[in-house]
Amino acid sequence: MGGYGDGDRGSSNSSGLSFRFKPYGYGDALPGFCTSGNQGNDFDFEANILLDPAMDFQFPMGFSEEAALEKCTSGSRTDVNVLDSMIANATCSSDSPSNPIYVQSETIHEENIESHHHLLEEQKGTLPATAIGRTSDDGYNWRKYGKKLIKGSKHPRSYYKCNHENCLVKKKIECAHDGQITGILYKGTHNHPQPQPGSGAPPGPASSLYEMPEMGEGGNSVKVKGGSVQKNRESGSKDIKVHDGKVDGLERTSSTSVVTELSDPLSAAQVKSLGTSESTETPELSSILASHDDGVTQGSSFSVDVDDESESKRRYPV
DNA sequence: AGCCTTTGACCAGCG
DNA sequence: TCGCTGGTCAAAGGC
Repeated sequence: MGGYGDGDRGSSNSSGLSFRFKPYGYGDALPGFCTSGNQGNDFDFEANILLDPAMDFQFPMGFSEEAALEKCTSGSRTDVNVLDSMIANATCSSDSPSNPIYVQSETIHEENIESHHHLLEEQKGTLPATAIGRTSDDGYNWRKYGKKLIKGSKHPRSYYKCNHENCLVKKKIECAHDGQITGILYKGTHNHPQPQPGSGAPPGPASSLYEMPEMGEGGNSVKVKGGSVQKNRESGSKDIKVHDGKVDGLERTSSTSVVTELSDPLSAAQVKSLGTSESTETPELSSILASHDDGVTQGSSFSVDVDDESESKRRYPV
């Protein structure tokens, strides 16, 4: 590619990696994501992961959720939809093509929240550490079908599709040149169960996290590694609430936070979020937040600050 | 031999 | 209406 990000990789300094995810307007509606792409069953939801530079977020090697939580809590950011969790090893494509780290978020109804919590807890407890399987961090098989350098973004965005025959789920991952994932967007929901470990997909945490029998109907359950995501779909408003750490729009857990936006009018669509495989164990990047407050990241734009250090501290799956 | 990744080009949507 | 950006498809190469 010439023009894309490749060149960037080498030249960009990690020191100032601030990338902005501004493709869609969080506050309003996602133009592209919403309705269209799915073929009926799926609704589109997006999960954006970003690191906010503004936040004094540092990703220490031993970054643990707790630690993250503390940090989060201390920083009081309101208006932020955060999803915590996910991003485990932030290694991007080049290294692990099939294992893009991603975060999955789904829309959930408040009713399901409880369930989410439940799941979360379970997940937390069962999160294997190795999560990342070959197939995918979430347990699904993804195929990379495109890569593009987004304007305004220092990092190229990779497009992945679920390998499943009938599954139209797609996800976009932005990775920094150092391999850190700066943003992840999920579109659609899997209409099939995750590949079983024995099938080739590692049962890793990802799988555990994402076990969704089927999302199909009405069940908006969100499972996030460590947290559940709740979306508020009020008149068009899309607020995501993370319950894991307890983010109700204001607090973020810490690590990579993922923001998912559902633009699907189908509100009923269920969403499922998956945590990354690593979940708690791999604290790599984790902090994402969409802060609306300053207007800086108005929902749509996220700033991510990736430190090289974090990268070096980052541990790769394997 | 098969599958996946990478790259370039094309198309669509939005400003 | 034109331009720009994002997203997707298709082809080729590599593993």
